[in-house]
Amino acid sequence: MGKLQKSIDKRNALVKATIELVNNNGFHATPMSKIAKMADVSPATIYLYFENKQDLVNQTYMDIKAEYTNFAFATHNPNTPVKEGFENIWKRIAEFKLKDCENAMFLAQCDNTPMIDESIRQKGIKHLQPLLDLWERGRNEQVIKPVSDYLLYAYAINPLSFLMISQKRGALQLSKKHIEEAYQAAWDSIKL
Amino acid sequence: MGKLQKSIDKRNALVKATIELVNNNGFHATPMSKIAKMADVSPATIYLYFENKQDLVNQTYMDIKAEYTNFAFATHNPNTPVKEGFENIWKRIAEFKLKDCENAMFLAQCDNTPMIDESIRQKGIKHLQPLLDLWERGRNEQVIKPVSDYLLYAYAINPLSFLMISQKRGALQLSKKHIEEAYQAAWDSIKL
Amino acid sequence: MGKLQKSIDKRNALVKATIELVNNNGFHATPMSKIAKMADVSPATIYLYFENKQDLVNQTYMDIKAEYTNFAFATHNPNTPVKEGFENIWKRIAEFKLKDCENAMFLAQCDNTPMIDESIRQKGIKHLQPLLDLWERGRNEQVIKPVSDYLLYAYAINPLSFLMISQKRGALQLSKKHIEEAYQAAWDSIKL
Amino acid sequence: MGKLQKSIDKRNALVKATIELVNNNGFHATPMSKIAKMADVSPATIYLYFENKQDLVNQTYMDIKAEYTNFAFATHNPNTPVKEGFENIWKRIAEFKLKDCENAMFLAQCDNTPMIDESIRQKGIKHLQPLLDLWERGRNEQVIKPVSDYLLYAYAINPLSFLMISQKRGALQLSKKHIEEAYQAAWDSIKL
DNA sequence: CATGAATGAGGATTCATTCAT
DNA sequence: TATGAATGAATCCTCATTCAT
Repeated sequence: MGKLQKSIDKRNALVKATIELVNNNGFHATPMSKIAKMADVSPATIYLYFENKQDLVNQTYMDIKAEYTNFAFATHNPNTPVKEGFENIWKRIAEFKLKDCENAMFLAQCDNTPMIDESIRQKGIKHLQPLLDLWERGRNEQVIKPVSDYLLYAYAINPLSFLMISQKRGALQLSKKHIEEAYQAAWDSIKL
Repeated sequence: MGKLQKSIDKRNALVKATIELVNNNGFHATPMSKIAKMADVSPATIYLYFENKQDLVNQTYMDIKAEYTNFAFATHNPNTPVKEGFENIWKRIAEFKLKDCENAMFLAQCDNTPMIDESIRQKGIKHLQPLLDLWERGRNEQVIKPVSDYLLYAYAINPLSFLMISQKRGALQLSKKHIEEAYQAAWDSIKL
Repeated sequence: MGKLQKSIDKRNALVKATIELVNNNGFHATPMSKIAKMADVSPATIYLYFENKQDLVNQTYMDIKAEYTNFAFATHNPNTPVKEGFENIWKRIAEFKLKDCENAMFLAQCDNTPMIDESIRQKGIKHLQPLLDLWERGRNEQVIKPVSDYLLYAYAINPLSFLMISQKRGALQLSKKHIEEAYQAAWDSIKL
Repeated sequence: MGKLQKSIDKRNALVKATIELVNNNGFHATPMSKIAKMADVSPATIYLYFENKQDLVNQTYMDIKAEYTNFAFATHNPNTPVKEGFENIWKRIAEFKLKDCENAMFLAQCDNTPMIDESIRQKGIKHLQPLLDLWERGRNEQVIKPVSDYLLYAYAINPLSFLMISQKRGALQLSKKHIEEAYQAAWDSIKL
């Protein structure tokens, strides 16, 4: 099919470079020139693929967020029992966060700083719908505590970010056993 | 009376301005000039109180961290039963994070970005010792799960940051009842 | 034609502006912004050609030093008799210093202040080798006093800098006759 | 006689600090605050003794220039024969420049840069009158070449500055023998 | 006379973005 | 499409000088 107008490879290289550099230095301490250099393109080329720096980060965020939720729900079956469904999703998320650490770090940084546009963050939340649906079912079936999604997320999912960051900083090394313990804590905190 | 000494008021105003501006814009998007303006001093004056921008943020972090843990453990009695002791500390922390929201936001941003020097962060961790001691006791008494401090922190304490940020963003409003639910989730996740 | 390469013209304009401004105001009283303005480029452009201000001055020094010694030794023949060889070199140097006054002023300022890096100055000294070789031969042939190169330089060459500066300051106007007198003094001071 | 309004000690300490710092860093790289610190006074105190930075350096220059010429001519007798008189003055100057190196360095820096006001420099020249008188006599008695004072100074006196700076930079160590050689070169260059 | 605090003006440098090719 | 050069606008920080005490 001839030559693609724009090279998806270059776009990917730029997104990848952005993740790595922002992870290590933060958004504002990451110059476009460095991103370009790491992606092996000219600074001017970035503007062929992205409107500006903010757009580059926004898109990077959305890319990863999609990848994250895709992975999380890839094996999810809306018909399985709540507990089983939750364990499956939780472990997929854990796998993503701990194995695909760079990406997860980036999301964590985005979610805890005024780095990306609020509207973009809102969009990202929608991807979680399958999990919210599961919880709704769980509450109805009186398997899960009758509390808000925020609370469930705060206790069941968010702690993984903390563990992931701690591991990245070398504070601890998460073994299979730790993951199992973490899952237990997650489930204990939300189960009825 | 007072004008021959470096004014603690000015230092405090600078720290306060730093917190507010960094919360809203992030470290690198917060110019020294704006901090100065908000604190109602000349930019040059900042350098009488702090070595440079990094030092300003480091010191701000340590200030708040100390305030945070002081508040958290102010009413702590090392001899109370583990469950009671934990509930007390947890609720103090919750009170701090939700009432003293600006400060808590700042800490969250520091803890999730490469914003402050790692050595400073390390120092900040030490302040948590009373909580770690309590957990150690809880594990010995088989009241708390025999898992690492990181795991306990991730599930018992860290979710509060998520809830606090969500509230700050207007996503939810935490009532007394929510706090109680959150406490229950926290305790459920770590209790044996 | 040419706009895809860093322009040697711009570099030269920057070097030239540096010389003029530093001559008149000294290193630290010469802002980069003024250099840029005089060279008709943006301040940021300087940093495409030079690492920083110090590098700009260092390179300017080396440029001129090379030009200076190239000119001085351009007509030098290592086989001519010592006296004749010296007279030739001396007069070339005199010509350079008095006609190419701006450059010579710059060198003088560099050599009498802590303005350029010592390592750069050291490099500059090496260019004088042909003159030192001549003197070595002169000493061997007992035409020149058996004293150190420093002494010979101090008396035979350096006075030209003083005369050049004095002329630049308008204290005197050096005619052909003065040059001849100066040459005589130079030779008298070092000949055996 | 009671308390002097201003302490001459403080003024001297300031002048001394100025010399040392300007020698090592240059005029513009020497902040008033550092001068104050080295002189062990407050920055504000400098302004009790000097109008501003320029005035401080100007006065420092004049102080040293006076000290220099006082020393040079202290043992000078206008009636001694020219050659003897010159040797005496030359050796006093050499002694000053090589032993009182800091001061001489400062003068050299002033004389080769746009550091001090031209009017001040002019004043400093007048102090050399006894030497100029001696040369005038020497020319009349046909002991000294019939050339301008500038030329005589350039060859007879100025080389000492070069040697002094070279020694300060560690390039050479001037022994008694070197001084004698230098004197000989100086005399050879100007004698008839 | 002496000071430490305070500051406005200025300087080196960086960087997101544009433009000519 | 792709680029390297170019830049104006910012940003951190310094410093001569002043001022209240």
